[in-house]
Amino acid sequence: MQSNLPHLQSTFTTDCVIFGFQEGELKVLLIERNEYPFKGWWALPGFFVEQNETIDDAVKRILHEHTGLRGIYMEQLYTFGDLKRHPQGRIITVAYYALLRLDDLKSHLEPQTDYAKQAVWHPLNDLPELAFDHRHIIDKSILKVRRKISYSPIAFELLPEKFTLTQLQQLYEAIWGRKLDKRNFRKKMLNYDILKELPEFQRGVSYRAARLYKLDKRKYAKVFQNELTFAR
Amino acid sequence: MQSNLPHLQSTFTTDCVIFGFQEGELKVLLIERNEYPFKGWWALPGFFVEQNETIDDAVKRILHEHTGLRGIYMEQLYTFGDLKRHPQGRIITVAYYALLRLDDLKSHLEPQTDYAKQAVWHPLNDLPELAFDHRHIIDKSILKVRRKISYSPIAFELLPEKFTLTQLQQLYEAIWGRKLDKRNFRKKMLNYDILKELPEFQRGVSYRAARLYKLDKRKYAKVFQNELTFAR
DNA sequence: AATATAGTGTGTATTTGTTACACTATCGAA
DNA sequence: TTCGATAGTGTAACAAATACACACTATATT
Repeated sequence: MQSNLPHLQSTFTTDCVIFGFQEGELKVLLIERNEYPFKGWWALPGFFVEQNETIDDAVKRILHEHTGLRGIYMEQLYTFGDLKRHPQGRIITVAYYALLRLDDLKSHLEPQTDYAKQAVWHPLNDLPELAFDHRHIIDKSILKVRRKISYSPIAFELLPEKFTLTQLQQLYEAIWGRKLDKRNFRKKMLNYDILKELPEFQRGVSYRAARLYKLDKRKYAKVFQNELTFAR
Repeated sequence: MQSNLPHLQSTFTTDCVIFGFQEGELKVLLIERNEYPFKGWWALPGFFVEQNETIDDAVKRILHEHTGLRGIYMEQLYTFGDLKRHPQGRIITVAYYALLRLDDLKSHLEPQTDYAKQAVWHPLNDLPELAFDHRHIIDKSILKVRRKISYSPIAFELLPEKFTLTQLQQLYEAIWGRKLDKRNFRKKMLNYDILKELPEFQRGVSYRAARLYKLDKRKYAKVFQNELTFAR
């Protein structure tokens, strides 16, 4: 980290905690910074917000630059404005989190910006030291997601279109950090009546293949509107 | 509203939705603006964040300037950054909400800043037309408060130190906008075991005086930490 | 003094949700 | 065919939330 950096005029950035779910654990997409300050450090994808774009648009742009994807579920998390959070002056950042359907194709992403050397998925439970206050931002975002999946079916944003109940349960277990009872979990989820049972099963597994389900979007929308207490 | 205002460079403000509870209804503190744009309109208390203060400090300062009070409960709500939300250019605002113990002394506040002609409590259910996107900000904050009192005992921030169970119930009813069953409400609240029954009763009422309670801060802290599901 | 009003204060039955818990079925690989 | 691994299923006990009716107290009005 350098010390004699230019002092920037008051301005603001956005940073995004991108969550993915793979191999039964939650992952966060981090970039290796290619610019000072914190060159070579791991950090959240983020950048300055342009004059003529909304914050939401800036986040969408940054998500696209780092994942090549559009239409990702995202939500504003919190705005951080400590005086010392950025060595080049008071830079406020509006943090977002995003939930991404991870499959094998998206495991290795090539950032489309020179600002990042590489983008790598890191297990949430084993993160490297991070630039700025990014560790703090991640901690806050996992708390928010943990609460939000209790009253809103956002968890499905992290799963492939067709999924097994075991995958769904593992996802809740990963987000909440505790084991759930299989029978009770299934009973409750099926009772919400927002899943559609498919006439298909897992393939290529060396054990009894599990049935696949997908979200019933009509009923999902209804549950989502009411924002009822959804799971606990 | 004027049209040829100077174009401001990118900068940001903070606006605060200050809730109070009086006569069984929720109120919001609005100021009458004394400056362009929107001179003479009702608006949320708010101002530019200075270079050398955190956002939290700016909100505390603005709260003090408009209420003369310090130590008010407040929390960040959301950051609004639409391109057209301010006629003088792209100004991002970090919105907060605050919960204030209202008593007769605080019913009439004298703002300590020329920027506001007066500060007046308005019933949430009967608001005037507001400047900027402030109506939108209020709508969003009431949704947040409505959800938050379900898992956190923030409601007590709006009550005097000693209160009756009926006052507490009226507050929940005002925030949720629906009637609750008296017996069930009392049973549930007392079961949380965070209230201390006082050997005192209401005075000066023309009906049977109700018992006064206050928060048991030790137990309150415990409940608050766990952020359990608190009421529904 | 009688009456109306408004708020306090208590108990019980019903429904709903939560938890605890163990075995059989199926598939692929060896 | 056997083994290892995971899928899939039901019931009972308990806790929590809800619905519901009536008696008591204090004051104001007539």
